[in-house]
Amino acid sequence: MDETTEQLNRAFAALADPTRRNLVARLAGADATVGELAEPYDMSLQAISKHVKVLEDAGLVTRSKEAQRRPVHLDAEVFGLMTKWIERYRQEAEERYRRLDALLGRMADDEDQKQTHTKDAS
Amino acid sequence: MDETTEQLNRAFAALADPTRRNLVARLAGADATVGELAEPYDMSLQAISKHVKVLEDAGLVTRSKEAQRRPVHLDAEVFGLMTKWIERYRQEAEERYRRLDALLGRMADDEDQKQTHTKDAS
DNA sequence: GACTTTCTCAACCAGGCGGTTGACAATGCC
DNA sequence: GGCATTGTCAACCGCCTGGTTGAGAAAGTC
Repeated sequence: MDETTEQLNRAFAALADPTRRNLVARLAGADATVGELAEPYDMSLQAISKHVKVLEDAGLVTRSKEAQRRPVHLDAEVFGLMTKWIERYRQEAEERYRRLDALLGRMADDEDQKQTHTKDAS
Repeated sequence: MDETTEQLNRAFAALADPTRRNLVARLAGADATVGELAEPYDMSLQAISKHVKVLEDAGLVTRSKEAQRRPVHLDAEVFGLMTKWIERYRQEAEERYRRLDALLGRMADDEDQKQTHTKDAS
């Protein structure tokens, strides 16, 4: 499997968990340590440490390696990959939808015209 | 848990699987039946049927209910939800990055100025 | 009504995931 | 060195997931 594919696998999987999305949301405001991140949750520090590792493996987050107190920092790059993927297909879908809409519009016009003709003939 | 949260859970989880992302990519081009979708994969029809169900539960896909031959159709709406979520935090992260960059820039300028003064004094 | 085609449902299995607890590694401070 | 703080590693557990096979439901065709 190609590298981008695996990166998307990990990134989407990482954001599928609400706790991890919440971590991302908080990290968007400011860097934080695992301890600070863990504080508000009713969950062990180890659990949060694991969540952070998942985000890190997905490339969504980086950490300064000043071990003991290793602040976590949000990294925008992979997010870009994800939106690029999503937007591509969303736009195709919407384009197709617009074309279908236009087609239905034309069919309705034809229908109107038929009725007009009928009316004219009557 | 609120409804949007669960929707994002399901949507991100759905797209975490490469087979499902591939289905989405193909459906962006044209609607298709489960049989047509299953054809290219080395996998049972039932497996694909399950994958489609996951996409459907995530709201990424809808199906005309003319049971037996029930074409699958890509739905753009939830994709919008996802990009909105991602882009919000990506932009915050980039904004923070720019500010940090500017700060580092100013610090470097100060450093230059100090050197200039030293030079002037010498 | 019988048969074909298309798809889903149910049961099962291996493996991964999200959480726990307990031990311990690594740095900072006295 | 000794100790506190901060974080990770390892083993374990229950559950969900992605796949399989086999059976059956639902509509179209003869």
